[in-house]
Amino acid sequence: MNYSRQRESIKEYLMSTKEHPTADVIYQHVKEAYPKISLGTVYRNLTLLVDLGEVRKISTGDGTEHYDADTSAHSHYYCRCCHRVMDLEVTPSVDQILAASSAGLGTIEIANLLFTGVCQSCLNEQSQK
Amino acid sequence: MNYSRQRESIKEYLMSTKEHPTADVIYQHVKEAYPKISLGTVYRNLTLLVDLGEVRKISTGDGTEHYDADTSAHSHYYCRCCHRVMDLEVTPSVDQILAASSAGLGTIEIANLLFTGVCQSCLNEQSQK
DNA sequence: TGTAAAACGATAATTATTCCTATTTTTATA
DNA sequence: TATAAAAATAGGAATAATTATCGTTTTACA
Repeated sequence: MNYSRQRESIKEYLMSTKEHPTADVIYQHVKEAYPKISLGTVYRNLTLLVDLGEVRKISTGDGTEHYDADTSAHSHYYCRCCHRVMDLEVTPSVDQILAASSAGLGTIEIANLLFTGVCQSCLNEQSQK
Repeated sequence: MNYSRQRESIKEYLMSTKEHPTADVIYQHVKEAYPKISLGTVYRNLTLLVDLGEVRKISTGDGTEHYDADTSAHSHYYCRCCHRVMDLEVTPSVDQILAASSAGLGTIEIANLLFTGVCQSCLNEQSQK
């Protein structure tokens, strides 16, 4: 993989913000430094960075993906009203968090824990090759 | 809200499966009983059912939403290889689950806990009206 | 510096989802 | 049961997010 200033700029912007921006928001910002950058380049590099593990993709179900350069273990709170994604300290107990919805965050209507990986049956198929 | 056989059929199918199907998969199935049903009807009813809290929407980031009629507290495991979503017992400790990736599930590369609700600043704005 | 591989910009294409409208179904009630 | 208003539908057009294509530009390195 070769260096690219556009990719560097995307990463830099993502590391500088806590806003969990969408591809389009990232595009608008990076455009200030690279006015000719195309949205396709933003998408291509985001996919790359996610695959490299340098960026996390956050799927809220609001119709567009959010991105986060903070790859440390932490969770998120999504407001279905303003569509913002906020950071949460990782809290040990799911039940505790559910009970603690009065902690000043807002209401908690849905708590969803999603694990992503490669399942046993896919691992088996892959090892057969 | 009025009764509709199409909506009933969608709910029935969702309750009968543990596959966490996408709108299109649901459409293909319900079409067997209602050959003239349209995809728009499936989407409209899924949105309705989610808003009523009778169905959960699961966003995996694979480009399309998954749906689940099991609204009991539970988590999911998503295989980025076969794109299937599997049920997980709710486990009290996130760290425990992370450590337990050898439990026969497969690999766990990402664990993301997402809370959805209405945040404090949106609640404040709403109460001003 | 020259060249091959990688990345880019512009834009077309694709896919998931929502919107629109005339028609049909449902429900309440006479 | 007939009827009329409200709600839902089918079909298709429209939209929005994302991916693919392809000729041009950058990057790496001999």
